[in-house]
Amino acid sequence: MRIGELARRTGTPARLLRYYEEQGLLTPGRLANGYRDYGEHLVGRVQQIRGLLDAGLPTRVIKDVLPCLDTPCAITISDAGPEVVDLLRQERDRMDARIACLARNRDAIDAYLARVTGDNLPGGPGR
DNA sequence: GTTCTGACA
DNA sequence: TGTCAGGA
Repeated sequence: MRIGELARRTGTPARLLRYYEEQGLLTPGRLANGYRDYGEHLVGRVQQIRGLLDAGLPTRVIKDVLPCLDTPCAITISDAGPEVVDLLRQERDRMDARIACLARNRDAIDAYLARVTGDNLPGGPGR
């Protein structure tokens, strides 16, 4: 499929799909006319990339964490060398810090909401 | 109309 | 990331 379809199916702007390729996160083939040609399995990979990006990992780390270049893997870090393992521990710690930060802000917002509206229900469905 | 590369905010 | 240019 061409970039437009992948963009639609992943909800990712074509601009970003080209950027991911530039960063070595995706390696689509090329059509005779020069257009990028994305395989079906890349739909999942793009979602995988967006998820890691959303978790705060930089593209250079994601590149190391996604050795599975063209397989429909979920998050298989099978052949993670000691180098990558160390990188992942570091990212895991950053995530913990981020989660704690988000939790504090969420609680602050809950407190504010409870004061101004009095109708929110902390600890309700979803938590 | 769709995509491409490069560049700038 | 968004957006524009100038082509194919």
